[in-house]
Amino acid sequence: MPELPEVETIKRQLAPHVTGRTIVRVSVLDPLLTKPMSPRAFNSRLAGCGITAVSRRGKYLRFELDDGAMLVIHLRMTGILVYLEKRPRGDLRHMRLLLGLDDGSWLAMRDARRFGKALVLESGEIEPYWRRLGPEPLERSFDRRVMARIVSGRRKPVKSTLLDQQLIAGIGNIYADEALFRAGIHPERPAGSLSDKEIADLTISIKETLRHAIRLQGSSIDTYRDARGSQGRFQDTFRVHRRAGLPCPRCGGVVEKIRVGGRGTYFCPCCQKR
DNA sequence: CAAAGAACCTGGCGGC
DNA sequence: TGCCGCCAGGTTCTTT
Repeated sequence: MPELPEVETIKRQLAPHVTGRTIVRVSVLDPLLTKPMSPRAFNSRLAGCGITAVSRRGKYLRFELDDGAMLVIHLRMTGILVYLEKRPRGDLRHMRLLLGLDDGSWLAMRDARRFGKALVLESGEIEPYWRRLGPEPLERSFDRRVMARIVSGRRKPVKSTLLDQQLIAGIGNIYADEALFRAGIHPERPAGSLSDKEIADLTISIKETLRHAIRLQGSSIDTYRDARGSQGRFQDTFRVHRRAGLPCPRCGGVVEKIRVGGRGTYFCPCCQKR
């Protein structure tokens, strides 16, 4: 669910509220969330920690702590993280984590499918942990040269390449489909077969698609909500994703759905030739 | 080493 | 209404 634009939206909304606050209450309602760390150990490790900054890397949300450690949250498919002025009451369905802050506000994470993860990285673990991820596509340094290195020699489909977090961080199923459409590239093209022109177009398309989605606060297909509990609006501008059988906005042809690397994949067979 | 596939979970939807 | 299979924004482990 939450890909780069959704996590970036949540980060921006959270930052002004939680930066400088101290975590005073920790409640893990599902041990799977912190596994292999026990809820008890997670609780005692975090209680009393001050939050010095909120940041994002790929699809991960990160809270930098005043003792040099880092709280990391990944929402996976159905995770929702909201900021609340007061402790949530009433419906705790799917609630997995509650963090109480020193001004009486709370962070509440729900996750119907229980894929989400929360973990604490000690100072020495931080750098190696993020090293596994590929570059951030919205960084200035992410250019056609970097993209060329990512696709070169790879035989797997270009779409699967875009989804590989070790190669590029933050792109998920929605934005892979949309960026490939924008660039006019068929999702099953072997990554290594792209021309220099296609690599340049794809680089630009990725950046534009992600920036546009951030402007619209991400995509809400089903469960996604931002930190205020609101839906994103980028789903209203999908060109191909989830639009099988509907007309392509560019050529009027019919959008098709296929399976690539096990993921539902949408494209226009007319605008994205093999 | 790269790539494909299964596993991890739950809920919603269409079909019968 | 009930049951069954299929599908879903992601990552990771196993197998080929």
